[in-house]
Amino acid sequence: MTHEAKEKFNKLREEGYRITSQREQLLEFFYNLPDGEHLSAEEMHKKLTEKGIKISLATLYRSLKFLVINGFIRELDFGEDHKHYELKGPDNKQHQHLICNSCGLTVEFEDKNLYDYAIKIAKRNNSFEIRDYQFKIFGLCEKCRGLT
Amino acid sequence: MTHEAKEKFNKLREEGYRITSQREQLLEFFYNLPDGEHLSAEEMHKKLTEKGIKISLATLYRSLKFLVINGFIRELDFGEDHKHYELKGPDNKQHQHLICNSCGLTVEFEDKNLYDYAIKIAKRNNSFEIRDYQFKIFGLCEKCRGLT
DNA sequence: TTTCGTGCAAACCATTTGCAGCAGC
DNA sequence: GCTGCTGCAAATGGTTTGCACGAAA
Repeated sequence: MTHEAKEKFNKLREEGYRITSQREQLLEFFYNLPDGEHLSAEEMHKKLTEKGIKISLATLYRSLKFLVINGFIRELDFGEDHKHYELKGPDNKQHQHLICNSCGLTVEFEDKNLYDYAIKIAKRNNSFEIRDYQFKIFGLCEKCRGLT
Repeated sequence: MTHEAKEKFNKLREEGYRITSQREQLLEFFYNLPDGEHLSAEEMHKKLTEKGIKISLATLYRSLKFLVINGFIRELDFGEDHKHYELKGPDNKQHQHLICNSCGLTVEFEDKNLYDYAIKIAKRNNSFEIRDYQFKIFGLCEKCRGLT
C-alpha cells in the first residue's frame, strides 16, 4: 500500500468510515498483484482465502464497491457474466484493453494521449467530472482469427 | 432496414441461418429507434410488445446475441446490472459515451479520429481484428457534481 | 421433410440484502 | 458505548437453458 493510499484511508476514517482489516488487506492484496492482472470477485475470494485472508464473499463485494467508489480500484467489464477489478493507475497512464470475443484473451496497452483526449471531451460536456475512462477494443486475437 | 443490412441477412441465410420474422422485426425496430437510444432487453421487450411485435424474452435475448455476433448492433455496459443495445454505426463514426456514476445519465459524443487510433493499436498487437471499439468516460455530470 | 428457431417455464449464477453479532474508534 | 461493518444464508433479477412444437427453406 502506498503512502498516498494510506492518506486516503485516513481521510475516509475522518469522514466516518471504518478502516477494517478486511478493507486494508484487500487493498494490500491489489498492490501485490502482478501488473495488469484483473480478477473477478470469485477468483479473488479464492486467492484471498488461500493467502489466509478471511473475508466473506458478501463483504468482498461490499469492499470492492467501497474501493471503486473511493477511486482505489476500477471495475472492468469484458462482456462476460462477471466484472473484473484492478488497481487504478495514475489518471494519465491508465492502461486500456484489447479483448478477444472468442477466447477471452485480454491485452493491455497504454497511451498517454488518451487522458488528454478524455479531458477535452469532458470539458465540452458541461465540465463532466472524470472518475475513470476506459477504451476497449473488442474483436478477434491472432489465434482465434484463424479459426472462425 | 438498410439495403446493406438486407444483403447481410441474405448472406447469413446462405450460411444456413434462418431469417425469422422475430429477427427481422427486431432489427427493423432498431432502425426505427431515435438516434443514440440504447435500451435494455427488458425495456425493449416492453416496447416491442406495445408495438404488437410478438417475441418472447428468451428469444429476444437469443436474437440480440445473434445480431451482436453478426455485427448489426453493439452491446454496451454502463456499469449497471443489465446490458444495453444499440444499432452499430459505420466503424469510423461510431459514437461513444460519457456515463454519470450517480444518476446514470449517458451522453453521446463522436470523434472520427478514434477509429484510426483503434486501428493503430490493433495493428501493433498481432493485427488484432476489430469488431467494436468503445471509449467510455465515467464520472459525475453537472447536476450530480453539485450534490456530492 | 429437415433442421433451426421459438416459447414456456425452470434453472443459473453473479451480486445483493436482512439481520444479529462484532469490531473500529 | 455507539454505529458502521461483517458473516451467514436467503433473496434477487438479469440472462440462459431443456424440451416440445412451429416454421423457414
